[in-house]
Amino acid sequence: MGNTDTITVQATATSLRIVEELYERDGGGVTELADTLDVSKSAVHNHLSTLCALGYVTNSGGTYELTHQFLRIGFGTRERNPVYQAAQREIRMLARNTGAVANLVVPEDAAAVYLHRIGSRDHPIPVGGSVRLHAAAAGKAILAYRSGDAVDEYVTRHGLDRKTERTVTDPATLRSELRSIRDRNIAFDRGELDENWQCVASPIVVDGDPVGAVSVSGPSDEMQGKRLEEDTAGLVSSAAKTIELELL
Amino acid sequence: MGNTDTITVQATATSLRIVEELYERDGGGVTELADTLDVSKSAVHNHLSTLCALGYVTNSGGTYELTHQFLRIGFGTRERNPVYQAAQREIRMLARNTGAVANLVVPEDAAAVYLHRIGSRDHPIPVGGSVRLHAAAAGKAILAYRSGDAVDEYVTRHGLDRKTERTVTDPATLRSELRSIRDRNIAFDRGELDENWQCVASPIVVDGDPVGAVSVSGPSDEMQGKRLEEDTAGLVSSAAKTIELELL
DNA sequence: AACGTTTGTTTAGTATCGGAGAACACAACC
DNA sequence: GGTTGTGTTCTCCGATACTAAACAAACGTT
Repeated sequence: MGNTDTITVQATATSLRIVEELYERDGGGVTELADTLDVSKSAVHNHLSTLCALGYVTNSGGTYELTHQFLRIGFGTRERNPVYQAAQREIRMLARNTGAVANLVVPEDAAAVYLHRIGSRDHPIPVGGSVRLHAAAAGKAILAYRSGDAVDEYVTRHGLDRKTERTVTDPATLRSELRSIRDRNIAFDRGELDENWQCVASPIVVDGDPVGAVSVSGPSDEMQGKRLEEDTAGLVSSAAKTIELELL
Repeated sequence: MGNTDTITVQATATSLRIVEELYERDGGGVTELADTLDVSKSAVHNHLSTLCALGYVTNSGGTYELTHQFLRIGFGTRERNPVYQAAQREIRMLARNTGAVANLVVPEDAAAVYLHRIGSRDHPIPVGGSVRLHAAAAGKAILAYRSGDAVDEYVTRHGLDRKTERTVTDPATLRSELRSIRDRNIAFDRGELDENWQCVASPIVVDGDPVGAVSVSGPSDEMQGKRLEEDTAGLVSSAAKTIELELL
């Protein structure tokens, strides 16, 4: 279908830029926002008033803050996701058995979204956040089960942007890595997303379609060698398998 | 400050109406949305394209769906909330010790938002959702520690809308109930929000300011008599106290 | 306590941009 | 191969969402 990603409604773009900025700095005032966003003060005021009236922003004496509407919508959409429903228990078990951080990741266009996490520590990507598919173990696990054409399109359309020294940026090496991921049902990430963060992931495939991935991650010094390669990998892979069965 | 709750930027209102509608029906098409929202097809298309370009909506072959951006923002704002940070552990303990549903509630304008929940069952209000303060135990607990003037303003500005037969809708009875809540540090809700749902709540007061409330709730047939009045009430109240100490 | 400074709010007025409606493209389905 | 039902594009006009400047109100400072 045609190019549908054009910003035609500028006002909406401005409103959401304001929302993003309010999120970044955890609330703020009119002039403050007007300056950083390069919009007139009155414009910002109009948008904030509208967002207040709609219940997405609240105004405690001059400073504006985001309300928890986003939590409501975010939680609701996650709750309805069958993959999330099926994976919840397994993620918890996985975190317990490995003693590390266990994640559930689902694809969204060209990105991998971290839908759920147990054992949260300072993970490079927060819950709800996303990374390009090729730059994380979970993403590569998903990519590995897409068709060759889909991978090609992914590469040409979005490119392979670099996150660290180790990020896979060459299409050929990506393709060969995806092949070996498919063989073992396991994907690794040794500092490809964040220098000192390692990760093991296994895809959740339903009807030949990769609908998500399970991953376990930790700081580089804690996740190494045999523990990473064998023990954890086995647990991750069997967790993914269990979730697949639940989804049939 | 002046009346800041006016919708001046209509385009934003339309965009967010589309978002809400997409949320309600869990995705949808252009004509579908245009019909129910009474906006022209091209307008809906423009808004959807814009929302796609901004990453809040995704377009899988005709049907549009919300992305997990809302989860990101919702989770992030919650994570930054000091009350949430302080309460997390206590809520978990409370759910474990009572065997019922434990909630953390924070005030947002005239509403009580359910920020966190452990032991989720079919609670009338989802996480992230909100109720008017006077219509829930947690809300009343918060209201009880606001100044008399603030309560008066609450009543005159927003009124006391009825949820069930038992909802407090008379200002005088509300005031007297708030007084007795303040005496015991405990608020009850016997079907005032939902016919067959009971609740006990205790406020979290920091520097004389009610910044939230802890509540335990359950179906009417499970939460009754002595168990509700004494055992649970004691646990709820001490959990709130512990959180208060953590927040100092 | 009066001043200056900094904030949020309001007000006009015009250029712009968002919206209606119809035409187009494309698929699925008899 | 029509015939629906989609989503998408086009064009034009009027409402609308901006800018700029004045206003109000709350500080902190001298």
